[in-house]
Amino acid sequence: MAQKGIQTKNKILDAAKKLFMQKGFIAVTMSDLCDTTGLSRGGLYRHFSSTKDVFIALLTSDKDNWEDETQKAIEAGFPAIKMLSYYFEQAYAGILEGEGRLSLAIYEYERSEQDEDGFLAKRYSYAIDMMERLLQYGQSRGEFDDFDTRAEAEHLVIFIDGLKTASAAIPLPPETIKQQLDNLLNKLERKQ
Amino acid sequence: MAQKGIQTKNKILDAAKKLFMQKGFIAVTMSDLCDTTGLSRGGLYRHFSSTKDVFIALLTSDKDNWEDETQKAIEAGFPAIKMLSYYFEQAYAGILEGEGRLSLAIYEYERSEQDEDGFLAKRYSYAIDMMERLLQYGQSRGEFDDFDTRAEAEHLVIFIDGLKTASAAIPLPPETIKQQLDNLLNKLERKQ
Amino acid sequence: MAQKGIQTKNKILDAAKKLFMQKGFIAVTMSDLCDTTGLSRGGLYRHFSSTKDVFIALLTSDKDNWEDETQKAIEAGFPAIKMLSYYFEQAYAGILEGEGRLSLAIYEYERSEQDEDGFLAKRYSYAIDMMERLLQYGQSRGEFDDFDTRAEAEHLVIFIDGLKTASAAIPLPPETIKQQLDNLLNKLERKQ
Amino acid sequence: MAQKGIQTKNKILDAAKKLFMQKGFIAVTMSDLCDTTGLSRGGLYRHFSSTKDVFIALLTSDKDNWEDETQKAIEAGFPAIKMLSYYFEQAYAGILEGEGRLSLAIYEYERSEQDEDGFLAKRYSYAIDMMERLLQYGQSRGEFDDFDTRAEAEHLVIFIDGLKTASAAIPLPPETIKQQLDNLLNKLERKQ
DNA sequence: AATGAATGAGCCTTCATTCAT
DNA sequence: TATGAATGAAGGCTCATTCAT
Repeated sequence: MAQKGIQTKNKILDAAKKLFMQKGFIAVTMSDLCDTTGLSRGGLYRHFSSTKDVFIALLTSDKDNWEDETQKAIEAGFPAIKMLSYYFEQAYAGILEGEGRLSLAIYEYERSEQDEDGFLAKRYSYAIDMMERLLQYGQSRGEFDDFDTRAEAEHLVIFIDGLKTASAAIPLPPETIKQQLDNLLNKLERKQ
Repeated sequence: MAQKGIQTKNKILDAAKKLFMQKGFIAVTMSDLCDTTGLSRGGLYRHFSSTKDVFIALLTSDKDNWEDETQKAIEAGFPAIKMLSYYFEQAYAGILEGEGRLSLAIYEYERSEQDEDGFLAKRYSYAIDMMERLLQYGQSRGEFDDFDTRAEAEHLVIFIDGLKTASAAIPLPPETIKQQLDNLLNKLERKQ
Repeated sequence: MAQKGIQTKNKILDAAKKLFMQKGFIAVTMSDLCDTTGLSRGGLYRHFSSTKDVFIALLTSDKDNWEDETQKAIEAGFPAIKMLSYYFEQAYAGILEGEGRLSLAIYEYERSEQDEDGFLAKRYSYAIDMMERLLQYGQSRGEFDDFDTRAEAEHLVIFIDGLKTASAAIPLPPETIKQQLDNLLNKLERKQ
Repeated sequence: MAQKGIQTKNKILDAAKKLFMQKGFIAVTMSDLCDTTGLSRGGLYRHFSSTKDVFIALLTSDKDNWEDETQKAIEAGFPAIKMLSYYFEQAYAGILEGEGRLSLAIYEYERSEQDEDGFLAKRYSYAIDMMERLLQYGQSRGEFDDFDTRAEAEHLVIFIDGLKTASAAIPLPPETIKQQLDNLLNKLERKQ
């Protein structure tokens, strides 16, 4: 029964996520995973043969499909401002949950495994592309002013990421975070 | 003559900076330092007793005294817009030089040495405080609009840091960076 | 039906022979056997409980019954020179097929399992005894000169084994091997 | 003082030789070397980074310079029969000392590290070449009959190696070995 | 101040082997 | 019979750190 194998794999991934958020990528050892999952070394290795393996599985499984949802919402003619607002709420929640810690782990990962997949680069460009599409859509509906959508998309994505990352190391007060995100939204909305 | 000791120490710090920028904090070993400085184990240990030691010395020596300069410039009645512009130029140069890589090393460091000094938090709060003071000064001189200086200072510092960090992993084109920084400046300037 | 069990057993032995010839005794793992036979751990263990088990089964099954044939041929009054010639042909074929590789595996086996059965010693003494009998038979028929049959038998067996072993590691040209074997035969034949 | 390092290195090589003769190549572990030398893991690794490393160092240091000596003796006009006799005595001593065990270790080594240096092949071809030269020299001096020197050289070298190898696993009585070697010599000498 | 040999802890990885299914 | 998940021991390797010189 492959069922059991899958369960174990998920157990490992769960434990791994916590660990990577706590300690980053490099500092997590196979031993840590054994300890937190209760598996023996051999048992662990049956499923993953390195922390890198686990990490990739984690990132790959961890699809946030904001992109898909946004695309559909655009097609459905949803107000851009609502969608953006939702995006910011999600970002807010993610920040509080410590998503930035995982980002830092990815930075470490990419540094230690050069050449590799460029998870971050992909992530960034996807996010920026999608954000630009959303801003253009908002402009086309007259919800937003007539700014440079590319530059603004870059600004938003980088800033929010900076917020996540900063929060990973510095306990920014939630209100500060909230306020920053609100300001972003306000600046985009058509004045008048 | 302690002279020679100081020279050696500086040689080590130089090598260390490169290494930490290349590999982050955790991945740098005393062996690496031996190799790049040409010192033996014993020789290295005479000066620093761990990579942590070296790292702290590096961060501590590495004072950029923008704060002092700014304080003085304010007292001298210098135009705020010029000072900000200079700050952005410095930031631009720093990003291209890969300063973000060092930031990431600091993130790693703080994560691995919990309890510790909170370099990042201090850095952030210093930077934000100083930036706020500068913005207030600019407002008082009528150079800037009448925005919330605290929030704006936070926004600027976090965004620029995000830009640095992102650039450490993703090859953002210099023009993009330039444009982003220019936009920031423009938004602050009094629109007539 | 034990039929299936026997089939599986033979499948394993076939795979094992290839493996042992390729990698020697020690380097072959139960995993290797799983991989090459397509069996699972459990399936394999049902038939053999260690590589040693498999190896012994292999050696034990692998009876070349030259001894029996020779005995019969002697009783039937066959010319000794023909029999020897046939023996050399077999040896030649064996060398080309890499039989020496299996010999080396046996050396490894015996070394790693001290105490044990002395396959090699038995093999040698059987081979030498049989060879001596054959030489005596040849002498009694006047086909061979009047040499010391024991010493000559030892010489032949050891040399041919040396040839096998050497060929396992060094690509001796087939003609060289052929020539060496031919010379042996010639030296035995009665001159005149 | 590099003196100490060299001492330790030699200590390791000595221990290694015994171990490789006892257990072959594959079965020797770095742990074994630690145990028999009394070094810690780290200490051992300072000098050799794998058993392969040690093994190669051993084989490379272990120059038997029969070749050189023979060459000089030829130039000095020494009787071929004496030189050959000396060679056989050496072989005899080597066999009793268990040199064959080391040969088997080399077989293992070459099998496990494919592609590599071909120690055995080199050894063989050197030995055969030198032996042929010696036989030609003996013929030119009228000490030997007029046989095919190449084939005879091959025969001698392979047989003696076979004897070594066989002795590694089978306790051949010393007299048997002696007799075999004596016979070889006798067959070469000019029958009046 | 500096060298480099040595220690020992800790992580990585591979297997033989067992066991529930 | 056969599967494949899991265990635990063994061996490989790397480092921070110490120390005699």
